[in-house]
Amino acid sequence: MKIVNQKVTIDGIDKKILRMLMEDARKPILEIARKVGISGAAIHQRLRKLEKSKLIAGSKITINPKVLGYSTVAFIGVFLDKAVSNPAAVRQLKDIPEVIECHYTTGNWSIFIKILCKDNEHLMEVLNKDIQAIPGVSRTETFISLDQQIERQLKI
Amino acid sequence: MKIVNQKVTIDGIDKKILRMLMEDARKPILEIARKVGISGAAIHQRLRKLEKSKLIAGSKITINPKVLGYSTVAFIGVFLDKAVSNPAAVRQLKDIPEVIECHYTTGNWSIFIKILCKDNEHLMEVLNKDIQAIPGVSRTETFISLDQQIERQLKI
DNA sequence: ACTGAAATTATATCGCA
DNA sequence: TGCGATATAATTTCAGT
Repeated sequence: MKIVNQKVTIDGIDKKILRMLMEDARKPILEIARKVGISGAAIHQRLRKLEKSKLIAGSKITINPKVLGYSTVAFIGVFLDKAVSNPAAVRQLKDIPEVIECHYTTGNWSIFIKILCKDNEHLMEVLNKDIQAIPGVSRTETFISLDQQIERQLKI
Repeated sequence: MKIVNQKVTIDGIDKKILRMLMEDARKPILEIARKVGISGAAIHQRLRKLEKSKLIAGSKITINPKVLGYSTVAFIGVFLDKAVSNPAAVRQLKDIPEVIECHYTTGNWSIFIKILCKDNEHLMEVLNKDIQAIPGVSRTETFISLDQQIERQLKI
């Protein structure tokens, strides 16, 4: 991962623009312009600056997985044998579509992952068939998310 | 949290539309139309259907926190005293801007949170000053993310 | 469900304050 | 940085298949 080390200064107007687009990435520039009280051209200019600085990394629509029957989120701490290279394990994890996050972490686990499944049965299948099948995975510890109460980005 | 129990069927064209917008929420409808080979009006119609079904929950720009000096992500398992109501603790957590996710989970911890800080010093401050100050928090277990290898949404 | 056409809005890029 | 003006492009709606 590249280290970002740019000096970026954002003012109150930038913050307002960012906050609006963090709520709705498709909000028209002109609507933002009306709300913050400068011209569309100026908003456009600032957005280009924010993109160039990489503070704005991109945009995505948010999918509600429950609508497609995916309602089980779980966190899994993965113990890896010392002999196994972590990157090799990560490569295998990338091939499991249910794995939606993967971190190297401090502490007992080598790798910490978040997975999204239809239900508990599906979760068990992924755990037993896919995760445990990865060479070097000795043990896992699973925590099911019963309910997510907070979900947000950096406070701008 | 409301239970979503709608019968939603999406076809290959819907999938293509969704995949494109999951990569770039601002991709013009007409560009999508050209890529999938149907008219802009038809894409528009499908998008309205997908929004109405709540499969598309919204959109956001993605902020790169590192650009603003936030480079430490940590996961924290929180032990709560039995006497304390979890929702009360969550209410307090909502007031800590560094807390970007919060889940009720099975297992040892009552609550599991993800936090975003500038550095380890900042993390320690949030842990000691903010999290530990919440009534009922008896103990925490912290795992720092050394590097995130996977970050994605449901595979459509 | 999709289309093309038309009306309305938005985006992007100027040169200038 | 910001502005207004302008050209290009996108969105949205609708009647018709």
